[in-house]
Amino acid sequence: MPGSTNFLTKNKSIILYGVFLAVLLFLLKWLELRFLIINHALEIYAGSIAIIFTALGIWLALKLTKPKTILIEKEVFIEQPENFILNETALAKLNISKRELEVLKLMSEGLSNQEIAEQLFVTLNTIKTHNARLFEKLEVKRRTQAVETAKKLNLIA
Amino acid sequence: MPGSTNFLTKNKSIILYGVFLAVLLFLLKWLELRFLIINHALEIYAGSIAIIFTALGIWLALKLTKPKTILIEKEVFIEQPENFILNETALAKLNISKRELEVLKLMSEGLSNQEIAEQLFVTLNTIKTHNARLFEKLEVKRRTQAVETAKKLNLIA
DNA sequence: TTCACCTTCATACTTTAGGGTGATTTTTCT
DNA sequence: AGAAAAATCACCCTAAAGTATGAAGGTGAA
Repeated sequence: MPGSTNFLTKNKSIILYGVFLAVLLFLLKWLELRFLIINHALEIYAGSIAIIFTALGIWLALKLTKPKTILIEKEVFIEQPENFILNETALAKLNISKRELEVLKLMSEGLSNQEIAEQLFVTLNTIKTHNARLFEKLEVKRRTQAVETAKKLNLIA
Repeated sequence: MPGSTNFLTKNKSIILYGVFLAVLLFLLKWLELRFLIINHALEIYAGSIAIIFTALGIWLALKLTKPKTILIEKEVFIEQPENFILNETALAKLNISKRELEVLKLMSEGLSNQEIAEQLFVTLNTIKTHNARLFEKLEVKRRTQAVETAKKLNLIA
């Protein structure tokens, strides 16, 4: 569907270009006759042609590159989920330590406290302590809320 | 930082354009002298100018519109967090019912099973049953994983 | 109407999560 | 060096989450 629309648009541009060229031919012929009588004004003639066709070239290029611009928008859309900038301001304001953030990250990946403990080479009790601090700082009651809040605050991806 | 780079690029284009124009002036002067001797070839002279300056216009427009493309990327970026389209294909493929999706949604908002039960006017046991089905269908073990997976599959926002 | 599926609920049991408190060891900053 | 903050761990207890199984009413399609 978008391909055929594109094709039509291109054809329209070409048709327009053709019509424009026809009009220009008459204009140039008229200019040629005019300036053949006043034979010294050849530079003005050449300059006119240069300006007109520069403008035409710009117009043409802009017309033809517009569909390309739309395509680029789509590409950016695909690249969307790749970027994450940690909100260090919020991190500092909430007094969340590096270790706590680590725990938070693993928590957001769906790991259990036991799994987090194993991954960080500490005991289950340690993770529980970190959790308690995190919930307090984030002002939440459950890990699911902690993850939700942390994502909204850009503390985790 | 990107602004200054942009400015430099623009300046380079303008400088290049200036140099190009100077070269063209000599070329045109030469062409003019040539075709003044063979006085009938004026159309060829005009045509040459037209072609050259059309090409110049196209080149110019392409050079100058490149920074515009970057601006468009930024615009798309801003519009990013506003849209969510439910992935009904995945929903159908996993056989997740409307009610289960409701539970999943509330679960993702950090609500406890008891809170979900109250919100949906059913008992805690019902929610537990829904959860069990959900975990099975999503092939996960915990609610945090369920939420993570569901977000990746665009089942919830 | 029968069959499959959804939704609802229950009971019993296990596991995980979370709260409260206290303590020790590192790090870090002054 | 000494205070403050961070990280570590333990114990006990409660709450919430999750598992397993069974059951019953409702709906829609074959």
